[in-house]
Amino acid sequence: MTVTSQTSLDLLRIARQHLAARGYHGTSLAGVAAELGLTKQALLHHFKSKDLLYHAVMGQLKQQLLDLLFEAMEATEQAELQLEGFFVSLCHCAVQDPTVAALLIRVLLEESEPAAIEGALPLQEVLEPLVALVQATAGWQQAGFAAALGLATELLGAVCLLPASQAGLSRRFGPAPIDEGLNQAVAHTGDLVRTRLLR
Amino acid sequence: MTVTSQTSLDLLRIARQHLAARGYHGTSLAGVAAELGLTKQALLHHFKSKDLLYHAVMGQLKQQLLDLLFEAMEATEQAELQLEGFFVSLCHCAVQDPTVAALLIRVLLEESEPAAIEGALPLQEVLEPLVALVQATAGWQQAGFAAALGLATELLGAVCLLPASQAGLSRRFGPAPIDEGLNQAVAHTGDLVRTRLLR
DNA sequence: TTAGTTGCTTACCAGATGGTAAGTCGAGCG
DNA sequence: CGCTCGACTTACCATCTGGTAAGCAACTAA
Repeated sequence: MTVTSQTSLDLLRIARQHLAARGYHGTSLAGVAAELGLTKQALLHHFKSKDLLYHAVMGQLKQQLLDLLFEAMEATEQAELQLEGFFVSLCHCAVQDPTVAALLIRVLLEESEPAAIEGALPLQEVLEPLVALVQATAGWQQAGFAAALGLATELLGAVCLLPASQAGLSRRFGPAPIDEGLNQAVAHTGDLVRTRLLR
Repeated sequence: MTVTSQTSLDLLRIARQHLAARGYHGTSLAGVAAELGLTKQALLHHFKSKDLLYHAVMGQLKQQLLDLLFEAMEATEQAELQLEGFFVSLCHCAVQDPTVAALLIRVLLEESEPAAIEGALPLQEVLEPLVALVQATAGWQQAGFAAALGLATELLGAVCLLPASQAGLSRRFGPAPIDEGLNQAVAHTGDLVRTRLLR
């Protein structure tokens, strides 16, 4: 589903924020629509059901992540540097827009919530090449699929949890240390990836 | 709230599974009770409201994590080794019972969902000593609170995301690689913590 | 025997949720 | 002018939600 109208894009933006902050079950169509001064039925006019809205948000996120991944893969030829570039971009991206990190983590936690549309699970097209890229590095090509998946998940968790928890942690410790921590995270993500790629 | 009766403990166990798998909003009292062949009102008889049930689960998790933390702190005197011990125990624990990891991550993602009862936010009593412990290490005592919080979050994400996503990832890639990955994760968590503690 | 307590049930309710149906309003167009 | 079409609304509905009230059976204690 490709969306063009301005209202649809606005709805998609708000829906994304709600889904990231409160999850699928915590997000109500009326709540999303109300933020733009619209009724729930206006939303259903653009996206035929809650599930389709959810998958539209996930499709947007998938494209965003694939862009980061392919961009990183075009910048260099060495798999290690490609991975480093991807995670650094991801961290940078997640700091600017925490919904990226929150949605990514939430999708992984979700066990069977919204019906898997079109067969494939959300973000599957991101996870697969990412794991493949880990397996393409010198240190991990002998280690097997399971180890590569483990490392990919570990790095995603390490990079995404802080930005995803930004709002919650700010309530716990105040906004200042979180901002500072996020900036530092961007700066040392490269180190993190590099040291974990060595065996 | 301390729970003693067998039914209460059973309800708490199921509620924990549901909360970990589907989150606060995705968990219904009727669904939890039905899994024990009871009605929703039986659950409300033991836990007076959904919020109190939620906080009972969180209290249980808090105690579990504090036990791991204090146990690790008593085993040695060096902060670095204490942290390593804690995260290794946590990983071990999370592999055996994925709800630990899933609830931990979900609590961090939650922005304002269930009313913060008794003033304090859930797991605050775990996060604070954990960050303090990071600040007590040689490499991080000069780095400031924000950096320590960042590292703690990074390690929690790295260690917990894979176990927390166990069920979801099994649907994506089949159960075999996940089991294998979890076992490997337990084995190399010590390495992970050790390398990240160096500066 | 009776009173109280525990652990549950059925009955019920108000509010929110996702979704359907039908209609309004304005812009574009033959 | 009349027509369609997109964007949106009001009206409505079945279902599910958390929560209250009252009652019932079993056990315990005075």
